[in-house]
Amino acid sequence: MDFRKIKNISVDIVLFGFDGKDINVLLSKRYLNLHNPHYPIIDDWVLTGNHIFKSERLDTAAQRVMHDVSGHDAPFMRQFRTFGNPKRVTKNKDLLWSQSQQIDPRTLSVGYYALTHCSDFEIQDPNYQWFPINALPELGFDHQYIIEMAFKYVKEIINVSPIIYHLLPIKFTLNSLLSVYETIFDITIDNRNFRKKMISKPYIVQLDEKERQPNSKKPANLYMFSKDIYRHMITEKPRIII
Amino acid sequence: MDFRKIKNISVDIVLFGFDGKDINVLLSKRYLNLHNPHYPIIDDWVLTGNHIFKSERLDTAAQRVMHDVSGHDAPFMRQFRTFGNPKRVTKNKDLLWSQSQQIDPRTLSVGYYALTHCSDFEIQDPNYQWFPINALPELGFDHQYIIEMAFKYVKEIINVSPIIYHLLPIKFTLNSLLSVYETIFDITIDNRNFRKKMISKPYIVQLDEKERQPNSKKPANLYMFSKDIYRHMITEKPRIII
DNA sequence: GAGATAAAGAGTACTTTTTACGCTTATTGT
DNA sequence: ACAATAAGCGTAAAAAGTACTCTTTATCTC
Repeated sequence: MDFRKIKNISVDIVLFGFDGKDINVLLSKRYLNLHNPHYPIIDDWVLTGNHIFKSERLDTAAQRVMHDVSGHDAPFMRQFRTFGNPKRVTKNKDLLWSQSQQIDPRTLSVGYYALTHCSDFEIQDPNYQWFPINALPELGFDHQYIIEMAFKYVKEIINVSPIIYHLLPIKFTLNSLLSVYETIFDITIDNRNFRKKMISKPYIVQLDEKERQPNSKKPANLYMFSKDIYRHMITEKPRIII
Repeated sequence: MDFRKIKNISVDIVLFGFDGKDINVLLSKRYLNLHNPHYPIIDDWVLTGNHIFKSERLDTAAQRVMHDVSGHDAPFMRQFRTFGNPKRVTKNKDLLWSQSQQIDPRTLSVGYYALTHCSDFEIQDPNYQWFPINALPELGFDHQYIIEMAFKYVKEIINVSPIIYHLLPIKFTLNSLLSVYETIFDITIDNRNFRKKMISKPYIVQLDEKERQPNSKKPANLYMFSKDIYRHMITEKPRIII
């Protein structure tokens, strides 16, 4: 294994975390102060990411980055788009940063989106932090744009692939699933119809467990998504709608 | 503009062309013969692609490649995935080729899919050729894999975005549209229901022209897809099915 | 333990979309 | 003129989606 970094290729991960209320994005603090501590030159946030090693696969690099953050297994993640605009690193602070890190300012960034439930992805290091997607801080590079693209992409893929479950714990209540849909698409959904629809799906499996909510009244049934059942039943019927 | 090639980044385009019957893929002849003309060392096909220039955008590079092939404007194309497995170039002939072209065997390839109707994309040069997707020749590098991924991707995106029309001429008949669906998804569709459904869509606009088919009986009405109308009416309702 | 509360969860009626299939109309080659 | 072929219309049944009313269940408060 060759651990030298390829200077012009990186992976950046847009990790979306649902906390029961908001969709959040994991960001990493970027701080650089060459001279005077009172006048930091760079003090903003960026996506988690890193340059890849000479003999490393892209997926592996992305997993490595996630592992470095949490120490745990990487969450569900998929490549969604590569950003290679030669002008994506042109702001002064970004150029300065590239220089300080000895990386090529003309870096190709392979973008990954990742999904998790916040409680499943613990962060100790205060240099990493969740931000609600509707209240992002100042971001370095073109990361604001990358996040927007990732979110748009995820919303599209949710309609054709069962990835939304990754935003919830393995065992989840129907209300929480409904809540994810409502949050992501910014809509309201009729609880009763939603239940009927979901319960009718063979791959939404009811468990024998119940969950006591914080402001608990009646505890809710827990369900899980069965990838196996889902796979076995995909008729793969196209929509022919569009 | 800096026209030096970046040695480890390329774009590869999977151009799908519908000819009324098959889905075809455009391939480029790869031929290398160092010594004896009777024993070519490399004689196979690859995707059209090229390394990008130092100050070139990815999309621009992809368009350049298409332009080099046809001399015409590039067809509709979108990035779909980047291939960066360090072992993607390991076969002897591929290594030899990389050497002869002075490119890095550890090249990251940004994959684009592109869609056209074969008649809209004329090829003079016999080094470029259409191959039915079900009858591809021997392919270099990991291009077989890239094509498979591209096709899978396209089939998914067709369900959420109106890209299928790019496989047809601007003016098309409903039968030809039906035919594309049938070919891509390998299904049969009821002609009468399909017509009703399509005609009911505001963005499928009937024209005043008719088309006389080759084995013509009754000439068919021509339609076109209106991007404008489509955009104006997207309610963007999520499915909540999966 | 009675009653209030909040969410789970059934039920019902209506609308829209999809599917299946019979039949008619239009155009051209022979 | 007629056969052949594809375009195109109509109708009915099934399935899926939507809107709302009402009931049940478990827990907290008093």
